[in-house]
Amino acid sequence: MSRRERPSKPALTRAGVVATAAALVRDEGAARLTMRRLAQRLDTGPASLYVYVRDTAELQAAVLGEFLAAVDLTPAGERGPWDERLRRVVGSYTAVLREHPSLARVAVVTRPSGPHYLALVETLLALLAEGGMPDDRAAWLVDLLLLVATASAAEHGTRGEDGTEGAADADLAATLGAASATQHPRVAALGAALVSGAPEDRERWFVDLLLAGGMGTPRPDR
Amino acid sequence: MSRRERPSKPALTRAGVVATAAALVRDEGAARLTMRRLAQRLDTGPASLYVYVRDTAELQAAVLGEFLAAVDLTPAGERGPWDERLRRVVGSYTAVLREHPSLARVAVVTRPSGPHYLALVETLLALLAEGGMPDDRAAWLVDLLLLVATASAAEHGTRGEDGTEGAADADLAATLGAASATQHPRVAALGAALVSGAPEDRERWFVDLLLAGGMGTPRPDR
DNA sequence: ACCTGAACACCGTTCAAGT
DNA sequence: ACCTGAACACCGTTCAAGT
Repeated sequence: MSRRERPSKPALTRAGVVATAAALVRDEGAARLTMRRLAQRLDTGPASLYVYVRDTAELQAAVLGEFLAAVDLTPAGERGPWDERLRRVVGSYTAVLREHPSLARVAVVTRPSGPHYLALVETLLALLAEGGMPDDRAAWLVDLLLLVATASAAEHGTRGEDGTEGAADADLAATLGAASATQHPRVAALGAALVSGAPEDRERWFVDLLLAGGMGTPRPDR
Repeated sequence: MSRRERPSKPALTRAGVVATAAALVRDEGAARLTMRRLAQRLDTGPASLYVYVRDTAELQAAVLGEFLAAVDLTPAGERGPWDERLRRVVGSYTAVLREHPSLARVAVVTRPSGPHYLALVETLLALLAEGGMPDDRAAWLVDLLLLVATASAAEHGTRGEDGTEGAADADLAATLGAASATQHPRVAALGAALVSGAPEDRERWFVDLLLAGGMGTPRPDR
């Protein structure tokens, strides 16, 4: 009864393009999200995609926005102290980015678009308000929280996903090892401490510090 | 007397390759730093570069390391309170990255290599020690300071340099504008505040906050 | 031993031409 | 009006072959 038995080319829509792009990232990693490969998945030519997205950057932002749907905005069902809930929301955000390191790298430069990003910001603002933080300061602090979470995920995500494994880690270790005790005594002494700790512990400490500092640091007047 | 009048192909060395790469970035921006374009400048084929650098990532890290020479590690000639000097060093670092936004984006993912990076870390560690911060905490705080400075420069550097001007800004404004007062009341109310402030003010507040928080947030035991 | 020409396997984006 | 084939102008990296 349908017009075709196997409609091999369902009509393209922006939503469909973005959804397929997200699937591509899920299957093969963000490094493989290219216009040409996406077009291939959609059984068309790359030129056709430009009807739905402006360029690659906009496409990446849209996919990023899609992935943010997985962030848990109501951990522990809204119970518990506000700061603990905030830590969990931020933790959920970084967990999502950590699963897709190449996307985290995109997120550092390109802000995600779409309703999920808005909902995340809204949730963080509400939690800070609950903690009694003045609005203008909360705005900047949310920015800083997301900046740190994103950059941290991007940095630690350099290993894995693609074949780049621990190359960057080895380089850093070599750089630190090159620190002579006479020229750079503190780096030499702290070499291990600089890279020590599980990423999760480090990130939790970062957030603790941001909250503690945020509570005590008013915005400059004018 | 020399073997040739105009030795059009001086022998390649790693140092020479990196120096030419740095010049290329200075002249045309980091986006134009490609193996092929660099090879062209050196009057050779791209394959030859692989004798001196492992891959593009390593080349970028080396150039980044070179640029760090411009960071002022002894502002105000070592006078004044430690925290004010630290703020200036971090400010000098971000100023360098802000001049080359595409490099800042590289720095988020790839840690710079070379002696200048080591000297920067050493200086920051020394300043924090002067401020009485325990060593292990100082190590993590330096990491966080550089993370924030780098990511912040990378983010604000999305405009300019290449033709990408305010496209990202416009997108963000559109996203914030889409926040309905009923669904996302806080985002709607704070829309302006979220993006307000000169990057420099914002960054200074970030550093203030990091120092304040760092002083009061011990590392987790274990 | 050291270097590299040429090839392989890709890219993003545009635009004239088709339906 | 909507869509796209084909072209333009690029990429990183490898490796067989040359000196």
